[in-house]
Amino acid sequence: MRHEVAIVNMDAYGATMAPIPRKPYHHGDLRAALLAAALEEMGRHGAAALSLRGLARLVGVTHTAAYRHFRDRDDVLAAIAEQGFVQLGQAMQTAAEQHRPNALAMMRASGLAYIDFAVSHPHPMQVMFGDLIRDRSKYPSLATIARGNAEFVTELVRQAMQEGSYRDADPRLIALASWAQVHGLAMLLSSGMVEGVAGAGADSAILSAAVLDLLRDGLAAPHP
Amino acid sequence: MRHEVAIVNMDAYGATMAPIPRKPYHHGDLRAALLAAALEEMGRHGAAALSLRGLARLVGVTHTAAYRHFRDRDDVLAAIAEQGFVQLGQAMQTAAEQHRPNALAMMRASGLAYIDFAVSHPHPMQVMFGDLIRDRSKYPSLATIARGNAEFVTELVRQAMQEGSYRDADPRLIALASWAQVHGLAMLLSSGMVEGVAGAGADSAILSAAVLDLLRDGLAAPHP
DNA sequence: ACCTGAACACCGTTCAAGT
DNA sequence: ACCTGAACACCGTTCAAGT
Repeated sequence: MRHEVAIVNMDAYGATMAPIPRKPYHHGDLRAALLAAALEEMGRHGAAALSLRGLARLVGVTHTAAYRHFRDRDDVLAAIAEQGFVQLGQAMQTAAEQHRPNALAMMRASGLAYIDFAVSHPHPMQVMFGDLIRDRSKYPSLATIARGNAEFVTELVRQAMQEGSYRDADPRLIALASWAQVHGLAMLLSSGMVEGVAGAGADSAILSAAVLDLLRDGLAAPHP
Repeated sequence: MRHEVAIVNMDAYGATMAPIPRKPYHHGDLRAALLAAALEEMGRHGAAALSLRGLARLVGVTHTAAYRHFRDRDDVLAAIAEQGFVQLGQAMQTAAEQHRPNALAMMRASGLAYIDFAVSHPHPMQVMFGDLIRDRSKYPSLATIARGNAEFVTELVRQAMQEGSYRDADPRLIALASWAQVHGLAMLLSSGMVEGVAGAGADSAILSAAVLDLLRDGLAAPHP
């Protein structure tokens, strides 16, 4: 009898249909609800203040329910970081696509997208690049996705070099310099450091464009 | 003897911070001991895992003794950040001095010092630039010292422009681009991101020098 | 002035038990 | 499979009390 139920479910929601809701007990998708609550809580009290019990309370389940979906607190931080790296990569690639096949413009657009993502998702950025996850080696997928993003940039650099837009150098070095430039500005802007130092009159988008131009053209005076 | 300690503390923490102990009861200088223990603990378990009770245990006092020296947990994080910004500024200025009056060389040396500080003090950097301090506006001295460091760089940029080493642009913009470049590379190196992405063969000092050269000269191909 | 112990309201995590 | 309540060892913070 219980087998019949299983078979009926297979018939009704087979491979062609949307994923089966797995017959939730109290919650439609507790895992997703917890992650959404985590993003909301981070926005309010900062990434470091995240508490599993607080999330459960917010979502309306007992404080132990989360352990069905996450091994521990680090596991939800890792999930947030992973989501962040994926979204960051998508933002960069989507922005780059718009300028294909001009590799130089693609580099610039993906850099601006990186900064824009950081400014609009400061807390995920802290989880992705900060010290919050106690043992990052337990989450090799984070390094894998980050490496994928870096390879995307390196490939763009190679294309820009073939285009004749970039000087002749190790593409990995140019990619690292670009990453560092964009990452540094992104973190300084998204953590409010630039305003703290320069006053509140700064528009991130304008500053970012100007800074990227400077890296492309160099700080040095054009020789006479 | 204890007055010497007090004077050092005044330098580092200024008048706005918690009162300075003059006559220790059990401990020579509990405040300094707690801060030292904090640096040690961060090195072991990460900055986010810092606990006041743990520090007290490490130093050998009751878990409430720390409240004589710090208003709360944020207060010790702010003290660590403040110390960090001061030391970072000193490292940059000391390195720059060695190359006076060549402003271009001074810029380069202070950038390398920034990266070197970050790589050898990753956890203070997280406290200084990360999300750990819940309400940074309660510690305006942090922004003040950071602004001082930024002004030092901007002044160097002005000198380099007068020297003819830098292109004609807003010195604050060139300073921001330099800061972002150096800060981004520093954070990526000090958090292990570069190795996670590029493999473990990277020497920070060599990479840093190459990246700073790229910013100075530009990524673009020299026009023919 | 500085330190202590008890007390309170929180946490993360584990476990046996319920549906 | 998913959720619950009790239990344990931690925290940050406050307070009255000791020297």
